[in-house]
Amino acid sequence: MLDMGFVRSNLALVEEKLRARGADPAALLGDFRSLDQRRREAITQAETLKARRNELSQQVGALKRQGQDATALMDETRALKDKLDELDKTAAALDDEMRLALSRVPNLTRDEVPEGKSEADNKTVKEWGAKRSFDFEPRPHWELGEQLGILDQERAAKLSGARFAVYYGAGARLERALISFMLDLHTAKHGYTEVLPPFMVNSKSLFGTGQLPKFAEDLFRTSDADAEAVARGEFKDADHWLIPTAEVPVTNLYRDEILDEARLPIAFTAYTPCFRAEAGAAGKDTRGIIRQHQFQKVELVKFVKPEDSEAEHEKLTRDAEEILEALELPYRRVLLCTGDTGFSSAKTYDLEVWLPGQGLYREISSCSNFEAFQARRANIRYRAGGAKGKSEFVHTLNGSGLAVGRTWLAILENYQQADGSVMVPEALRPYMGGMERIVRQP
RNA sequence: GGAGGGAUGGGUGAGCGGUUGAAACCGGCGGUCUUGAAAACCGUUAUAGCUGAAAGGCUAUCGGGGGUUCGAAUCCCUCUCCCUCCGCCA
Repeated sequence: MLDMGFVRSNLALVEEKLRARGADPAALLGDFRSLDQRRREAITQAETLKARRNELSQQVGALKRQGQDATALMDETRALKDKLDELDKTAAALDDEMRLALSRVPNLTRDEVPEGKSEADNKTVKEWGAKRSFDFEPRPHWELGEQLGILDQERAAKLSGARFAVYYGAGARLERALISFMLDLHTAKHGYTEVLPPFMVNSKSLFGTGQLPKFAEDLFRTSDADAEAVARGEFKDADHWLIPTAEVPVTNLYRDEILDEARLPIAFTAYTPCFRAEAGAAGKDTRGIIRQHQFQKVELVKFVKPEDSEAEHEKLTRDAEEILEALELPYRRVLLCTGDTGFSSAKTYDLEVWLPGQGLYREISSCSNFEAFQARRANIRYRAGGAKGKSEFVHTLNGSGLAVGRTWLAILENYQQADGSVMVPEALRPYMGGMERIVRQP
């Protein structure tokens, strides 16, 4: 969420930044100036009357203590009541309207983010690794997986419908090995603390990271979650939604807390399954396991001081890249343009892995700096310089380190052999019980 | 699921419906003293909104929401969470 005072005094800049995203400032902010003014007027009116009421009530108390008659004052105060109720209601309604409007406004992108409309305008800032050359036609992972007997999409569809997968034998083991490998590297080498959060969260948490209220249709919810209430801006602390990413529970760990400056930066890594409705993606990526309703991911989350967030963003992105490098998977780093940057993010790098079976790069990690956008929504602050310092919003960051399912399929496509077997990357062999090659399962 | 108890500032913890935004203690910060430190003593120490050039003023906040009342941390209803006991259970 943007700061109301900031929007008020930088309206032109905010509108320009929203246009750069391809958003319509008028639709998002409406008549911000008018709403802002009406809100403040209503608050001032209501509060003036409240001050009068409080003053009279105190006088009533003083008279009563002296044993004198106070009915005249009591009548006067009672007469204020209807007017006060009305003013209070108006003020509260306008305040709610303002908050809901602001909660639907995306973050402002940083100045170095290239302007553009779609992923076509993203900027490749780095390429790593040599693409393997094959003396045969490399095949896509869905063919390799099915023929090796480690991937079963047909039975998954029977169990759960489209966009689910069943893994067997070395395939299941490979997924588990990747999770352990990633967590071990991030904790031992990059200094992250492993955390295992709940896989269901309440709507308040989803508001905190920015998925609600705007993106409810992308989420799976349970029977106690009320989508209509959420649309009205009511967020409960006792309903249940499936997490679309570990970013949600992990970032919300410190919701409504004030952190000690000395504790920053805080770095967490978490393995969780992720659940996404993929509502707007009908018919997209239907082959293979690129786009699933459930996939596994190892996530990186950081809480940092504002002045450190840019450097921490670079570091976090490097931490994700090192997984790809350790697995010797060619990739490129892409700086997302304004139009492709996510709702809550000020700046995002995507890491795209090379998939020779399909002859294209695919996103395998997305590393974002949210600056204070999430911290303001989730009320995550830190206090600088002991008790004297004023509390300030932290900056939050996160990135995939990595999407496990996509790493799995990248290994199949990059390490495939002419006979359809798949070599196990060296770094992964200890996690696979020493297995060097995945061959057809019985 | 049943019965009971609880939720107060950074922490512990008081609080007859009426100068209680809130005692006291701890912690933090500033100071006195000291060569320095400790101790002792003194002072200070919440958040947000509205208003104001500023100083300041006003409003709200004692888990969330609603109600009673001239007036609510205090009374009533409701929700959430925590604790104890019982039941069920991986």
